[in-house]
Amino acid sequence: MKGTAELLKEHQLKVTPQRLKIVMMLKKHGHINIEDLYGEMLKEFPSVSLATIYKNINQMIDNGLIQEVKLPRSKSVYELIKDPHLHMVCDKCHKVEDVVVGTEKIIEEAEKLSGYIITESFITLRGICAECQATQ
Amino acid sequence: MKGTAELLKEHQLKVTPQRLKIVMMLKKHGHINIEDLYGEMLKEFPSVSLATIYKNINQMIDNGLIQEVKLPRSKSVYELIKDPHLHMVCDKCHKVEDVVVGTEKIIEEAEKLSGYIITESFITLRGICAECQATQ
DNA sequence: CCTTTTATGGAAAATATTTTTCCTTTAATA
DNA sequence: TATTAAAGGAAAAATATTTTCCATAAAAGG
Repeated sequence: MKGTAELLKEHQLKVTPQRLKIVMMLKKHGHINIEDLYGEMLKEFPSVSLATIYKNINQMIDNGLIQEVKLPRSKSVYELIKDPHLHMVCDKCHKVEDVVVGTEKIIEEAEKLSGYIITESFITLRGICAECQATQ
Repeated sequence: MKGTAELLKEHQLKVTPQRLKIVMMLKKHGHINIEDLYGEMLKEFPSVSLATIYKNINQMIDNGLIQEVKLPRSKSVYELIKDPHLHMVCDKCHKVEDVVVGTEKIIEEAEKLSGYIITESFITLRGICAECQATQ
């Protein structure tokens, strides 16, 4: 996995302790919402401000390092930008997972039917994850 | 198209002038955000409150009449619940359109890969609509 | 290294969004 | 109609996000 400081530099973001922590949290959790991110940050930076969280998240989005994932029935989470994938949300344990699925066919069909030129797709699936099915 | 008052009654919602207007707006526009809906409502009900808009939207969601559509880079819109479909958002004119595309294959593949039992899918595609391609 | 430049972090205030409360009015129904 | 339960609106409260301002820290050049 790429160095955290390098990631920031590649995206024209100054390397600061707060930003390093944010990116490390994203790497660790994969998906995290503002509230949880703030909670984690407070552990290491007891005086960190929510404004810092918001400002950094927005800059990281603007600079193409991360993206917001809007989820049905819950708060947005943020993730490092990587290869295209879709999101699975478990209705029981509320975890969010990535799945890499070919989306070419559905996009092709949608382009044909709508006349749009499609540049990006956002796919989220709700359901019950394997673990929660077992713990039923 | 089904009568507006009937739609409300079928979903256990009292028929009020404000609710009729909300549903008529949804029928007319297909997709509308809170701000625009409030603006439209004000034309007919100059003293309508944003609280009324929010309370009604939430009740309509709870009663299965409408659903929220969370969109990338913009505010959520609301729509009457109908057959499954995906959403196309134009990056130029920002309109939102429905497209009915078979999603079985992608869902089946995601279930296989993830082990989830999927109950619902949310698909939004960004791009440029046919009209905006022409007006280029 | 040390200095200069520029951006960042944090506190507080401002703004925006959504929900709740409380009371009057209205819709449903008998 | 009279009764009951729910809805609408005003205002306040709660929540979420952004902005401002200034001291501080990171980057870059000497």
